[in-house]
Amino acid sequence: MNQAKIQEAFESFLRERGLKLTPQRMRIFERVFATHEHFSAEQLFGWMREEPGDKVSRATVYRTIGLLAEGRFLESLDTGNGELLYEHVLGHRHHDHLVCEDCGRIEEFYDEDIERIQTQVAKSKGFVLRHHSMRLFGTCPTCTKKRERAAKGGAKSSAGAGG
Amino acid sequence: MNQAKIQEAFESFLRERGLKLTPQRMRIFERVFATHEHFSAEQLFGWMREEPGDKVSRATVYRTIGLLAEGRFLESLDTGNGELLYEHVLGHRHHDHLVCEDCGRIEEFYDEDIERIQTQVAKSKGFVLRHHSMRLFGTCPTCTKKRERAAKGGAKSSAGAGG
DNA sequence: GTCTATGCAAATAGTTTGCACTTTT
DNA sequence: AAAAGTGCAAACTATTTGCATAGAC
Repeated sequence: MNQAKIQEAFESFLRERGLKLTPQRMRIFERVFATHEHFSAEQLFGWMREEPGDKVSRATVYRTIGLLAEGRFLESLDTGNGELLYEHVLGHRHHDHLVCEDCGRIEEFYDEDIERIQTQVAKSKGFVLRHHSMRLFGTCPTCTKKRERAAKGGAKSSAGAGG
Repeated sequence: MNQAKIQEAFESFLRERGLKLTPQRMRIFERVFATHEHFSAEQLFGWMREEPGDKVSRATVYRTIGLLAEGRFLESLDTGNGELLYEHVLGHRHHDHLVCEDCGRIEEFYDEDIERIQTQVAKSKGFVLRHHSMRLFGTCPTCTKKRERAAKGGAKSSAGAGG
């Protein structure tokens, strides 16, 4: 699905609900779909200030994010730090996240077996499963190497190797 | 593991770190382990005000929760609403959560296969897995029935069946 | 007696809201 | 012209922090 198609979907969404197609909404929408990263509301607001285009206030950023989430154009994921991160949905297959606790790097993954078992588990408890949020926390390859090096290097000197 | 044993564990934890065994900490600790529900910091603070015992301030509630989480006596789970919920850990095997989006009911579950696959997935990405958070969202049996009843009852009127 | 914990209230971070004005439809 | 959207700043919610005093060790 390309940018144009996605944009149409957004426009339909707005029309269906009697909402207006403002430059701010379009700009936010485009920016969100131009990113393949996870971002926070504050980050998105930062882009709006720094990058050229119509002015967009913080309030509008938040309001539009809410709108996009409602329309399932955006999905939110909890960092657990009181800040929500978002990522766009269309053109993205459902996936879950693997988070490095050392550097914050986020990898996406999808596992059919887990998805299937989740549905079974829900059913076994009598629940109708609608969606889920799964995050695995650990240490990424790069940081694992760093840790190993630190453990070796730091072993003989008393000063920490950290920075 | 009973209350006395758990309390000892907490006391050891404090001693090891040179922390003091205050009435506030004991009261909070006891209260946390007396609950088998998930609770928020604000809720816990509410209990401290309402129930008899030494006075505990909001700040101390937050500070102690932080301490308990650090010592892995408490585990936090994100509601995604900017509020963290907690639950005590000792005497609880690790588990994940199934949340009813209609009534807020939370069920716990544990699935060995999912746990195993999660480790595999992390490994396949080169990550060392340390812990995870998984929540399944859906509709519980009671609310599913309610929805079905509502759908039938509302079927002949022009109003939508909602959803 | 020392060093940490507590309580308070002010500070912070992220997000939401009321209101006057602007824009889309 | 009507209805909705925007920007601004103040309000709110959850949580953290500085500081003087109280309490555990």
